[in-house]
Amino acid sequence: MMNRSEPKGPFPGSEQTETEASAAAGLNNEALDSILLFTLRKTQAVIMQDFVSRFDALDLRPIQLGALLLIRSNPGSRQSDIAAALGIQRPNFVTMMDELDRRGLTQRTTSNNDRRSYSLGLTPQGEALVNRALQLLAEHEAFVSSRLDPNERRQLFANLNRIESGLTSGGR
Amino acid sequence: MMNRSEPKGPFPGSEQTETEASAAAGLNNEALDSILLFTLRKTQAVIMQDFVSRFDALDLRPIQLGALLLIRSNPGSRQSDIAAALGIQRPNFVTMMDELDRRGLTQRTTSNNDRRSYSLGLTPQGEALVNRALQLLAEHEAFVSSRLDPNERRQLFANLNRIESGLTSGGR
DNA sequence: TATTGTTATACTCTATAACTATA
DNA sequence: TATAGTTATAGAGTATAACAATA
Repeated sequence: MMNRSEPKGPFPGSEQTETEASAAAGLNNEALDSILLFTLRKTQAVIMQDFVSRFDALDLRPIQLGALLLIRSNPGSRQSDIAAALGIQRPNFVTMMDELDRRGLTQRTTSNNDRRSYSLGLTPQGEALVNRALQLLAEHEAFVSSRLDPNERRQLFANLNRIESGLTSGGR
Repeated sequence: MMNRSEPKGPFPGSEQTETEASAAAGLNNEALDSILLFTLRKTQAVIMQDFVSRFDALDLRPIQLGALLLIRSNPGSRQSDIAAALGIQRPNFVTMMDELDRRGLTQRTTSNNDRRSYSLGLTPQGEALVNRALQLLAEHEAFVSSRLDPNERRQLFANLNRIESGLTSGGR
């Protein structure tokens, strides 16, 4: 098993795999490659690229698909709840819902209990689109993870979730 | 060793740790939590929050610090090279350099070989700022990684780099 | 009083086309 | 012709304040 060297950067864990971008111009990237935020940025960028190119056909951006999936799994939720779960501001989610509504993918029905809020749901067309999206999503996810074995993939999710829950609960 | 359950989501690796955001409103997040892009988004968001609050004192955003670090490690580089290494467009990097210059942190000296391009460098004030920043950065990185042992941290970087280099070289 | 959805708005980030000066 | 830096610009993404309706 090659390609797994010892850490060299200022912080432990920065295997100097020589990132593509850095290798390109032959720049020394140690300082950045040992910082999680920068490494996440780069990884996210390439994943995003694959996502966007795959979902171009369905005219769905990541956050839109995220909303549709959340609404599907949580029918009857309020806009505030979905927005919070997506990590976006309520005002910005309104605009998004306007468009999903306009495209006939979602429904806002006024709640019976609390007439201030909506009960969100997918229309049949929304369901149909999500079903097509799930196929694409599986392909995307498989492609993105193709260099990881199942165990490595599990490790990756576990480590990311550990960081996230640590910083969220802990505050600072 | 608790808190490490078996995968339940549609894709392997999605340990249902019940993310903070999802747990908040009690939403079912399986569909999103098993997608790397969404998990990366959330993790990056909390890390970014910590970064921004720490570097507020130095008035440095992540990308600005990234530029300063790259220039320091690669003095004499051209703007195009640094921009490419940062993963941002050349026009946008110009604006950034304008501000770093204005703040007296960087220098653009016209190259001798090729009079179209600049040789970038840090001013003494830039060096001083970066030195202070490195201290903060170490604290940030330690805090962010505090829930990971050195080996888990190494795994995390290795897995992220594997994905990135896989998608970059492979194309699609 | 507090909350839901909304409007307006502003600021950052990102991407592209087109110019200039050099090569 | 091609490249480095630049300008202008447009589109996303993100954040906040303030309002109406409802609780």
